[in-house]
Amino acid sequence: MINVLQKAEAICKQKGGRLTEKRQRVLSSLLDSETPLSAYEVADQLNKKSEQAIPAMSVYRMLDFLVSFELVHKLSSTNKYLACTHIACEHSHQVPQFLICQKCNKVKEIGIPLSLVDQLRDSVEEADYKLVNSQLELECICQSCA
Amino acid sequence: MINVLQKAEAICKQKGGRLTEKRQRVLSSLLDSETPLSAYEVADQLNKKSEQAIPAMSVYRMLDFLVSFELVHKLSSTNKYLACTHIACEHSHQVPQFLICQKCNKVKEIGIPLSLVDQLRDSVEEADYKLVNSQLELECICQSCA
DNA sequence: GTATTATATGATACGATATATCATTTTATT
DNA sequence: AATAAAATGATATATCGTATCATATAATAC
Repeated sequence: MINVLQKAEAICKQKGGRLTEKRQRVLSSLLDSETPLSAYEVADQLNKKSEQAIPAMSVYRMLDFLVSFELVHKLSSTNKYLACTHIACEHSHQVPQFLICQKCNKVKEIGIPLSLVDQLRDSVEEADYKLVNSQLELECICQSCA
Repeated sequence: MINVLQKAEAICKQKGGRLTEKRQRVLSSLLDSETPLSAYEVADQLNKKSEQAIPAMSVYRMLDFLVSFELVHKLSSTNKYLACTHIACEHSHQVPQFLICQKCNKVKEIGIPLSLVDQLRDSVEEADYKLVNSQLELECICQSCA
């Protein structure tokens, strides 16, 4: 886990941003969580441990920062946030897809085959639209809930 | 348009529901709209014409009803509602996919090829999840905005 | 090191969104 | 007409999210 945070800090530095202590705490709280959290839930988490409370409005900004540096993903279907599972990976990141368990809310981040994305793009273009984001959020049931 | 409402009423009756006058007005307001509307926006629409105001909380329930009878779809990414474009069609309905223009918010409802859905399902199962809903909401740009 | 600037965070207010609950009205059934 | 079921209205409340201004912290220049 420490490695992840170190890698995260390196990524920030490289892209010209700063992983401050509070941003780090927000990220950690997501890394610790089994399920995606809303901004307010992150705030509650942090205020529970309460080394020092962080107001929810600040959490929003910190989450925005983390998203813009691709350390955190935002699920638009649920408006919740989850840490990228590939922070410590070396390979370049493709657009993630998310499998969201409807029962336990656990989320698995996968990369679907590129050919599938291409087919999707084709299908969209047949309808005279242009795909601008291939992040998919799929309603699923995980194995342990099934 | 009148045909659509008549067909909608028939669908309700067949499934054991009632398309009341107010539910019909909610549906009409979505049919008239170029873009998906939130519950509050529907309420505003109706209260503007104001034959008789309908409180937003009631609109929520009417939308829920219309969704459960598949006359209306809910976009979970934006929490907005749009009338099903296939109400008056005869063919049995498959799960819809939505192309959402990020600029003008217009939405096109399409059916992507079944083979693609199957591949998606396979990909999900490789990750030990089970796909329970293949409704996709894709961020796009429409032709006139491109 | 201090002053200046830029960035990050705190605090407050507000509006939009959504659910729950109970009261009232309307419709269906007998 | 009486009763039960369904639909709608009304209210309160919780949640979510943005905007704005003030304050604090870090980076930079001098």
